Formats: sequence, structure tokens, C-alpha cells
Amino acid sequence: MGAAGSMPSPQLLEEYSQFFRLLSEPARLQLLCQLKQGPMDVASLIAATGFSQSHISRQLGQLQRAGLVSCERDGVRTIWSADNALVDDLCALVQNRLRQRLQAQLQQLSAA
Amino acid sequence: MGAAGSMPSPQLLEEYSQFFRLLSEPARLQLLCQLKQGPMDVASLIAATGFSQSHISRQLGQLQRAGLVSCERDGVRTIWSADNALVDDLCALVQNRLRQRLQAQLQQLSAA
DNA sequence: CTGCGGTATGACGATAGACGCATTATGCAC
DNA sequence: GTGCATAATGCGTCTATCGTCATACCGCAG
Repeated sequence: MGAAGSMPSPQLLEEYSQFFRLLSEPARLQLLCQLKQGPMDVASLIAATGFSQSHISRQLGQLQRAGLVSCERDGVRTIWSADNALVDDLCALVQNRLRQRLQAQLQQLSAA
Repeated sequence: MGAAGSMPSPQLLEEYSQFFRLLSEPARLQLLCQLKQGPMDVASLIAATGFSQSHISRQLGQLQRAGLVSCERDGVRTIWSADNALVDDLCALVQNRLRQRLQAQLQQLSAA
């Protein structure tokens, strides 16, 4: 089977890359994973990650603009929560790939 | 259902982010898409993308180390090809998400 | 209104990575 | 061997983004 799909437009490529860039930062991935455990306020995120308050606030802002997290105010606190399962799916695909790569490396060593 | 999965280890998060970082550059995404159309040599990639030779060589090197592309030498030329469908799957998921976001924005405008 | 936790944002240094130019390495023709 | 292609690499510049410090912005108790 030939793989002759159509080339995506430059704008679409740009959007793809911007989205992947969000996930290219360990700090943001970690925040997403923490929020997958359940909604948390910022103080808890600081305790869980060790990041500074401003850093967390910025990263959450980026994730919010992309619609990956959302917040609701509880008095003076802000409770953040992760919004959808897309990131899980993406990570699962990548994890599969990492497994395959390592298995291939193992086989190559065994065949020496 | 609660989403109480386990937190991935820092090393795994690092590997995820490194992989996503590969896709966070429009140039690399574009090269991958070109190669999805079929194997090509570097001269064709230069013609198709307008990038400099050295730039293309470097990006292909990164993609190769991640196992996303591979090359075979044909005399003096190097023929590159994309190796698997993972990137397609990832992009399809992201595309779905982008569609949903735009639809939601449309609805919000209509509900004004 | 004043003070006080909690959060967002402007400013800034540090660092990483893209991108191109020039050079080098590599393989083929002669 | 010399010359001529193509591809890879050293180096420099430039831009973007991280991460922190300090500050401004809330919302609430008193």
C-alpha cells in the first residue's frame, strides 16, 4: 500500500507543532498527570512538584488556553482540573512506541 | 469514573516530552509528511521545502535517532523514508481535538 | 478602608534550539 | 591519483522559552 495521503497545509502543521510543543515540557506533563489524579489547588501542586508558584501559574495558563485544563474559583483559591483524555491517548501511543524500540534493541543484542 | 491512574516516573515523563519535542517543530513535521508520500533524496526535500541542506540533514538526523525515519544509500545519494504510522495517529488525534475546539467556539458565538 | 493569604503578570538572566555559512567527509567518474 | 557530486558536521547568530524575583491584582476577614 502506498502512503500517498495529502500534505497538510502549513497552517495545520503549525497548529500541530504548537500543540505538541505544549507536551514537550516535562513540567507541563507532570502538572497534567497530577491533575489527572483529581482537581487540586495551586498550593497542592506546589507541594507535589516543588515548582515555584509563578512557574506553575504560567504553565497552567498555557494549558488552559489550549483547553487541556480548566479552573473554578473557590473563594480565594483556584481549583484546577484536567479536562480530557487526549493526553492520555497520546502518551499511550508514545509508550507503545518506546516499548517497541526497547524490545528491538534487546533483540539486536541477543542476536549478537 | 475517577481518573486515579498512577503517576508516571520522572524518567518516563522526560522520554515523553523528548518525543513530543520532536514533533513540536513545523520543519520536522513537514519533512515527515513529505516522506509519507514516499522515499525521497535530500535534493527533492530541499526543492519541496526550501530549507537549507544542512538544516534538513540535521532534522533528519534527529528523526532517525528516534526511529521515525530511516535511510539507505544509493551511490552518492541518501534516500530517506518515513518508518511508521505513529505520527499519523498522533496527528489524527490532535486534529480531532482542534475540530472540537473550533466547533465549541462556533457554538459559543451562535449562542450569543 | 486596611491588612492579609492566594494568584496572576511584568522584567530579567540563563539556556536551548533553529537556521545558515563554511568546511569536511564520502563515494563515484575519469 | 584529481575532480565532481552529495551529505554530514563545526561554528556563530538569533530567537524563543524556561524559571525566578519582584510586584500588582484580586477576594475576604477585621
